[in-house]
Amino acid sequence: MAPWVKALHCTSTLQQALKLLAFQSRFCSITPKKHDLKISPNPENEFLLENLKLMGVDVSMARQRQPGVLRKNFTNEQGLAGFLQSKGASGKTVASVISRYPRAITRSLEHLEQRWQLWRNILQTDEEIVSTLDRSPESFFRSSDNDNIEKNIAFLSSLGLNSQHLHRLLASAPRTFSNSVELNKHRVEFLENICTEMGGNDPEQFAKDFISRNIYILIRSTKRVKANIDYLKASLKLSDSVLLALLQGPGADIVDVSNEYLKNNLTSLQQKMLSHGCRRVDVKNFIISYPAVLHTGAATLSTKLDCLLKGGIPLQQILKKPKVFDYSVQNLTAKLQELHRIGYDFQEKGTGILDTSQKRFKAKLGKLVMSPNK
DNA sequence: CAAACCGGGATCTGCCATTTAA
DNA sequence: TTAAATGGCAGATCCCGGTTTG
Repeated sequence: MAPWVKALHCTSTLQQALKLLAFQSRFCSITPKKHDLKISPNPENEFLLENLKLMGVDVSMARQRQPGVLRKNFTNEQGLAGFLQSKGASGKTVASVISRYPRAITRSLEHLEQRWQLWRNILQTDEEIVSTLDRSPESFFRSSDNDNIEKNIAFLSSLGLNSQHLHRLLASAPRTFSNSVELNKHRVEFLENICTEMGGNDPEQFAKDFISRNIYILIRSTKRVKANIDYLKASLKLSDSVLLALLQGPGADIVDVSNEYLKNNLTSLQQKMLSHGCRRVDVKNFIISYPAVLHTGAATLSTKLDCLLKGGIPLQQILKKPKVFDYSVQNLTAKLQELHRIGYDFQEKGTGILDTSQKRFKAKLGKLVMSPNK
C-alpha cells in the first residue's frame, strides 16, 4: 500500500496531516497516480534522526537493525533517556542501548516504570539492572509484554526455584524472562519428559536441578538439547540411568553447545585418547567423570593435553585429575615450569597441585622449597 | 593440617528468520 | 504492507576460594 494511502487511514492528528502535506509536496507536484506511488518508501522521521544524533546514537547501526523505528512519527527517546538516567545509566549507555536496540524508544514511561519494578523484584539494585540491560538491551526491551514477565516469575517460582535462582537467571540469562511463558513451560516439560523417558522417578526435581545447574537451558531450543543428548547417549553408549545422573549432575551444561561443536570436540578427544593407547571405555569413563571437558574446543583441548604430557605427566594420571583441564594452557605451562625447576615428581605425587588457584599454588610451592621431601 | 570437593563468577550476545498484529 | 514480537542460531573457558573430608 502506498504511504499516503496508509497515512490517510490513520491521520488523526495535526502533526500527521502536516507530515502528509510535506511528503506530498516533496514528491508529488500533482495528484499522484497509483503506479508511481509504489516505489516511494516511507520516509524516515528527520526530527527523530536529529534527536538521536544529538544523543550520541549510532544512527546507521540503528537503521541497519530496526529501520522501521526511524520512520515512526511518535517515539519516546527523551522519556527513555530521562528514565534510564534517573536509574543511574550514563548518557553513553543510553546511546549505546538505542543504537543496538532502537525499539527501546517506542516504550512508554509507564511501561518502563512497570518493567523496572518487575526486574527489581529479582535484582536488588538499579545498578544491576542497568548493567544487565547495558550488556543486553534486547533482553530487556524486545518484548512489550509485562504480564508475560510476571507469569514467568510465577512459573519459575512454582518449579521450586528460589530468589537466588531467579537472580542468577535474570542476571545471566535475561532472555529467559522475555521468552513467552508458553515457551518456557514447553521447555520445562521437555526436561521432565527426558527424565521420565529415562526411567527417572521425579521429573519435577530433575527439571529444577537441571535449571539451577544450567541457567542457560531455557534459552536453548529443545531441538538442540535433544540432539546433544541423543548424540552423547549413542556415541558413548550410555545407559539411561548413567545418562540421567550425568544430566542431573555435572553434565547439565554441556548440552547447550551447538551440535557440531559437541560432535567435533567429542570425536577429536576420542581420537586423541585412542591414539595414546586408551580404550573406548576409558574415554567414556573420562567424559562421565568430567563432562565439562567437552566445552573446550578441539584445538585448545589438544594443545592443553600436549602441554601436560610434555610436562612429564603420564596420561593415566592426567585423566585421574580432570579438573586440571579447567586451567588455561598459559596457567598450566607456568605452573609446570616452576614445578620442573624444583624437580617435582608427578609420578610420585600426582597432579593435584596443578588444580589450584595461583594463591594456593604459590603457598604450596613455597612450602615445597622449604622442605622438599614433604 | 592439607587435599579434595564443589559451585559460583565472569559473561552469554547479537543477529537472522518467521510469525503475528496492526 | 510494515513493524512488532518471538524463536532460534552460532559462538567456544578459566579461575577462585569456601567447605568438607581424611
